[in-house]
Amino acid sequence: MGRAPCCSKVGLNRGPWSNREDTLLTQYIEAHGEGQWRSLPEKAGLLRCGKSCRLRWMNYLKPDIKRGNITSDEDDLIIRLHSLLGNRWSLIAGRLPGRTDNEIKNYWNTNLSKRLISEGTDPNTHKKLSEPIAKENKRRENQSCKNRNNKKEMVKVMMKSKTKIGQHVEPQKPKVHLPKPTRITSFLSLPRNDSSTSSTTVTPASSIQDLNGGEGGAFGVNPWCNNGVVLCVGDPDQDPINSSADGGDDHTLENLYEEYLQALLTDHHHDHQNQLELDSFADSLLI
DNA sequence: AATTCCTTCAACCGCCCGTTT
DNA sequence: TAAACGGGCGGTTGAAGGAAT
Repeated sequence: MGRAPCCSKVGLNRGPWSNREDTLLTQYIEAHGEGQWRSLPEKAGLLRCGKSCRLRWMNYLKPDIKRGNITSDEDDLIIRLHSLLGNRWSLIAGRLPGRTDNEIKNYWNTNLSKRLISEGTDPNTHKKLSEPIAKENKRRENQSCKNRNNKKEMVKVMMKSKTKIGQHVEPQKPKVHLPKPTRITSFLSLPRNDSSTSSTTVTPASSIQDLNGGEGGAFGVNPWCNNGVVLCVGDPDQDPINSSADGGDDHTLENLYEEYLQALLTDHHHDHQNQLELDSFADSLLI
């Protein structure tokens, strides 16, 4: 089945938004609310594609959006979430109030991934780079520190080592079963865990949305689950990630994070049977 | 001062999924 | 049941601006 483009794109504006366009869009949404993106441009008097309007609103005009000045706490949280969720930027952004998926994605690509590499960590797997590569990075890093193009050189080193990662480290990558991507809306039907795990607790979608301040920031999957054991319940006080982000009990996050990683590592070393169970668990998150 | 190179990030694109008809 | 619609997501692009030469 084919799918018609979201708009004809003929005679529509593209590229950077003007102040006037921003004003029109903001005024319209303030008056009529979000949604109906396809018909919004015409009603608002904009010569823009509906998707473009949505993107502009979500990533830039929305009143509660924080811009820039990502704190070291947020850095840390992004890295941890990325290690659990991978490139699911919308899910990660959902745990960082006021941050957008686009901003986090850009920030990751331009800053954090490079930083991890410079620290000898593979940004894709979040595991230590193999010895030769780490050494090579270190050597080049030291070299580059000697000249005045420090920053520039470092990035070059990082980019080079990134290639090497793909070539040489990838095969050693342990199989970690992160939940597969799924839509936020499907979260409502997520609670379909294996009945054999009687201790299983399920976080209702509404609770998770509440944890995110009620703003489209729910996990589409619950990253605190492993093998049917849910590490997070629908109690905001128990939310390990938010409690950390808000300067709460960081030890809770640490503990749960460690527990989660430990569970993954343990499963990795288990036999084929456990592997299958893990697979089926991951699949169950999709339905 | 002019040119080249590099980095950043807003915006676009294609695809996917859930809902509606 | 199939088709169409609406919305959302992640990957990619390219213009702008800053740094280096």
